[in-house]
Amino acid sequence: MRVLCVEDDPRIAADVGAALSAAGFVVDVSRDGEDAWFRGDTEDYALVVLDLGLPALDGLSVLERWRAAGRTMPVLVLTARGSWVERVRGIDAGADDYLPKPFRMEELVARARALVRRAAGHPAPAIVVGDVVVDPRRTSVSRAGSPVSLSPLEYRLLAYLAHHRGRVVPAGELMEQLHGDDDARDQNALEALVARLRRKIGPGVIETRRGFGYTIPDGPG
Amino acid sequence: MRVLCVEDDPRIAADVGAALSAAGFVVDVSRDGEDAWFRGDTEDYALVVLDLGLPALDGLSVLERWRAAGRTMPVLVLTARGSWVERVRGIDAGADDYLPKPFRMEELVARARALVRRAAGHPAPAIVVGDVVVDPRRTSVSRAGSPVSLSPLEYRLLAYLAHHRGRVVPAGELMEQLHGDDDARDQNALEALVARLRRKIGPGVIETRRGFGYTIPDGPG
DNA sequence: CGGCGGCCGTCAGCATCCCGTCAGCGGGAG
DNA sequence: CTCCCGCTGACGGGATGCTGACGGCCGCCG
Repeated sequence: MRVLCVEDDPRIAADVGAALSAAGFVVDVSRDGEDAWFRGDTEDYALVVLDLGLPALDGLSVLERWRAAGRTMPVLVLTARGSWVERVRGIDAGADDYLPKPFRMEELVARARALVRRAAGHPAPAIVVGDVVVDPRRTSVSRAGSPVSLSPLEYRLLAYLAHHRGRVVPAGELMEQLHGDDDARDQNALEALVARLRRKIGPGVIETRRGFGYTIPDGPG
Repeated sequence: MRVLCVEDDPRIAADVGAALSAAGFVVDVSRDGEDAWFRGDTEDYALVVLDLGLPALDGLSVLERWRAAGRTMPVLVLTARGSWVERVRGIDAGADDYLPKPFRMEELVARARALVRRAAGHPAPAIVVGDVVVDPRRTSVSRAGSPVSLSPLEYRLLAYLAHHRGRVVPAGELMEQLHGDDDARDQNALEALVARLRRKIGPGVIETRRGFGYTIPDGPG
């Protein structure tokens, strides 16, 4: 059972991660909103524990974007005690439960279990772009109904573009996403990767915007 | 009719054991979570009476691990009176009924009988994957009609994959499930285990997704 | 108590595949 | 036309996963 913990404070992140691990969850930790957004979009989590004060991208914005993209995994929001404004905003954004800080780890684990159990039977939806389906839950991709076997890098590239469909993604951003670090490698490596990916999923999906980057067009536009 | 009673308080364990024995059950007693987990995983019980406050491993964690491994025997949870949180957690974790402490032995026996009777009418669903049948209730596996003898680890691996068929399970998650802790051991141990399991159940059941993990494909997809 | 068999972690060798790199080519923009 | 960005086929190093073999550990039985 995988859980994403979004928390920029290293000490709290470590405590929460330890408590959830001890409870039998597999825990991934995100330290900023950008990374959390991408992970929640591309990976399959049974639960997200979300702190609101985040660098790079606000926690509530992350949650809103997930919901706008159709992601339905349960989200447990950590709020400052008494901050009922945040709580209302969280409800509007689609949070499932709240925990005021500071909290006891036992309570966090208990609520996490309850949310996971309640959400059982609500499968995460796949992302559909034209006749291409990216299913993060199964880590599988299919085109026109027939499955396509992708390598890890190819899958991450396609997933990232699919979640940013309609936007032109610069090559540098893609390289950074694919390799996690800011290691500026040879651009041709990305081009070769795109070529191999295109050969597998067929033409008409990933388009090149010369001088800008790559994109998956949104809708019939 | 075998019953597992998981209770660390010797006096309560003796009382419950006596009452259930008088009712015609054969009673095994576990005093800590580790032992209970192992017994519930390897033996076939018609019912488990589970106390939550346990040494070595929390009762609810034990229950969750049983369910994750595909064990479906009815579980009756003993909770502290008024502990509404524990009740919710227990039911969410897959408990079939609960009984607040202190309780009268007649009520325990009545509920135990009801659970066993209800479970008898609903045989545990076997998981069928091609010509391989995994029966969680009997902890048995057969292929093309003939039984296959698996070791405990092999069975748990197969049961977990079958329970999550259709999705790609990362190696780390499998290791965690198999060993209960977060001990990140040598990955080759898992590969060797998969190899031995494949040799027993034949090819075409467990597939490898290089770079992602292992999966049992769901249906024709 | 000692042998024994099953279970499972470890190791080494090998096959396979991923992916970065290179060289050459084509096509759009100025 | 010329330049330059991007595409593609080929290649090879290295990572990933499979397999046979071995040995430690534990329970069982003589």
